[in-house]
Amino acid sequence: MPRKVDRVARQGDILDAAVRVFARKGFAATRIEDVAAEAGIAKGSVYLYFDSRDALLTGAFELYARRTEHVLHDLGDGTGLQRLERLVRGTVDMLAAQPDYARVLLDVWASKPPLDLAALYHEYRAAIGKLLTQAAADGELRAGIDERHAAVIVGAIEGCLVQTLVDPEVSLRDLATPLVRLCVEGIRK
Amino acid sequence: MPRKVDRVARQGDILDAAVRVFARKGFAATRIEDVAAEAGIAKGSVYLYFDSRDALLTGAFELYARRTEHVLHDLGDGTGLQRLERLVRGTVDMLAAQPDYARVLLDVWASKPPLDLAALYHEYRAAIGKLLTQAAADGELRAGIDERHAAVIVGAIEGCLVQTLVDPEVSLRDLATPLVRLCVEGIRK
Amino acid sequence: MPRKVDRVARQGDILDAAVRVFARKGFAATRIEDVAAEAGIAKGSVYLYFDSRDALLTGAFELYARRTEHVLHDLGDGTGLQRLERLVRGTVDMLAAQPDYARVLLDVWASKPPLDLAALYHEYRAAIGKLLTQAAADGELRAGIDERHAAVIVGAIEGCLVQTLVDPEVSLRDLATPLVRLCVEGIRK
Amino acid sequence: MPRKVDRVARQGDILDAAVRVFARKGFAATRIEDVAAEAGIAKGSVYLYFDSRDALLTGAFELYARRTEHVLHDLGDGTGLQRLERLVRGTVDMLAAQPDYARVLLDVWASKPPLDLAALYHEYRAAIGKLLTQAAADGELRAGIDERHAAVIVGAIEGCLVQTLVDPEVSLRDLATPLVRLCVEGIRK
DNA sequence: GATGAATGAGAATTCATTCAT
DNA sequence: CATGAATGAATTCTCATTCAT
Repeated sequence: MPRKVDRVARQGDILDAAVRVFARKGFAATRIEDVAAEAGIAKGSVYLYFDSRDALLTGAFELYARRTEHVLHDLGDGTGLQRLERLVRGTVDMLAAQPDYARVLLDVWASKPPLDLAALYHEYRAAIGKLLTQAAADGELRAGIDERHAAVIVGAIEGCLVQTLVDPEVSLRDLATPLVRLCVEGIRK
Repeated sequence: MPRKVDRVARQGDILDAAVRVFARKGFAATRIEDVAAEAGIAKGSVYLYFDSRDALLTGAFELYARRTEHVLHDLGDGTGLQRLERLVRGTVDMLAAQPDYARVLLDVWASKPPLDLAALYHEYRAAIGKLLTQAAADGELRAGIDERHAAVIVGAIEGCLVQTLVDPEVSLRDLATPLVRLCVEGIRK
Repeated sequence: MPRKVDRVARQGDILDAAVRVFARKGFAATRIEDVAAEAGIAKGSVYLYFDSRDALLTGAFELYARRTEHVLHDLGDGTGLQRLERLVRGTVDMLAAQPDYARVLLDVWASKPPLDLAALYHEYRAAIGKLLTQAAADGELRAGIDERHAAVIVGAIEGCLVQTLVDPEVSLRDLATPLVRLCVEGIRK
Repeated sequence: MPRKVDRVARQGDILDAAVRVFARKGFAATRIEDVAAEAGIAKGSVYLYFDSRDALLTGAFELYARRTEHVLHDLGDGTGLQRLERLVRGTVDMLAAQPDYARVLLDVWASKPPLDLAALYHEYRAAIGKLLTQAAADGELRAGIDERHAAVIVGAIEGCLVQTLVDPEVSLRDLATPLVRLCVEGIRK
């Protein structure tokens, strides 16, 4: 794979540059030229790898989503709640590890169409839903816990992210443990 | 002498129109002319009441914040956890009651304007922090609950909102009870 | 003359206000609203007395021209050069006495059509031409002085005005005597 | 690699086009699009070379000033009055040779931009002042000639220009000789 | 007559996208 | 492949002018 790899690598470079700029000034205020400058290439060259400005945001999100996926799957063994705890903490760690990509989520949420956010979150809720089922089977849950709690847990994670993005006073890593505890104890029998 | 206009009322009308359009197409895709049309006035007239396009977003948020504030204060009597429950449910109800304004939050988060979001959320966390203190005094909390949990609770609320905005499949009202339960049981002794 | 006088007086008031503003910020940067504010009336009221923004500049110039005319005629008795000296000095005094109107000349020169500047200056040159003829008859002039010198003398006056308007370091009153001397000695036999 | 453009040359082309349009319709009535059309480029391309519409006026004036400077310095040998005569005539010739740039002076005078007109005229007066000093040393001047006469001479030149710009009936070249004579004989002993 | 809210034509400016080199 | 000059559609914002009260 000779050319192909180069192409993908270059796309990745540009996307990383774009994400850095997005995180710094927001998508709305980011010009193609800013991204090009950050990537160290010429403005026109961005179009060799991306179809449009919007494609940069889309691409950034997809890259983020891909890097994120493993958190849902590498949960190891244990009870449902143990594995849920790992999922929550793993997600927070992942977000904290790449704050720029996390910041871009705000722009993604505010943006319109071609991003299948619903699918991503659906998948997320489904993964948590499975853990809840397992935990229920393990007899760990109190009564009345259902798939809506999956949405609440996903929400709690994202919401903590919002807090830290909007108020620098709040640190995502600091919130990890309280968040995990709330999610786990909040449903435990 | 031309009719004396109620500036504040007119500003409110325009802001409401703006919020409807923002909710429909997002702030980024909204043109001043769209807002004017929605408000039934001429493009230039918007500028009689707002300095700039950004001022519409800022104004919308501030109006939202003002309408929201009471949720933090009208919590009635009861134990800390009872009052916390009311706060969480009240916030969700308020958000569910004005979904357009809620949608604008996404644009506000993504924007850079001179909006003191940090102050708003700080206030929110402080209000919850006080309830946690009361609950602790009432002996309702398990050990290790501190002000970080206030951030987590605020986050959980906002995060649920994000879920419902990003995925129409999820309904905010449906999440209200699970969210309240998670927040309350997640910290109860 | 009941209404008529009021109307003319009001026009004069507005014109004076306009000239003050023009002198302060230049015609290009002056808004109808600025003039109204300076005159202490409402924006719309300006249109009760003037047809358009341009009409203010036109009106200002015409008022200036009217106030100026007498300088050409009240020259008293004496030789041609004596009367020329009075004309030059009288013009400078008149300009120095109403610096705001003088400043507006710059905008008038730069403006386009409906102002018959050519006629004004033609009249000016004709008046000076007559004095030159008289002076020639009086035997005061050296050979070769003709109507072109009238243009040069008018130019010298206006040019001194430009100097003082463009460079505050130069005072019109200071230039009066040297200017008069140059104009008179420059053509004397 | 796109052709490397000579920025300065291109700026000059645009400036020349701008000056033609300014001379034709005046700065106030000139739109960026007019300039672009005259230069044979697209509206937006003007902004690749100039920051704003005002910058065109500023740039035009500076170009004019640069092209003009040499008149002050290449005066050759001779007595003070001989050299003064050359200066005056040289200036008139220069103005007559580029009537469009001369017309723009009217707009420059009326404008407020960050143009250091005062400095330019100061330099002009200083140059003439030096010639007056020399002429005085050469014993060519009558008593009472000082630096104020330098201002008057500069004024006379500019004023003649105004005459010709404001009244097409008057030709700058026709005024050259009378102007020179007035300036020289007006101060000669 | 006076007012000032409303209008909307018009202009400056920006910037994503294209394409000749 | 890369570049960056050029384009022009799109948008914000201004302000002269109108007119209902």
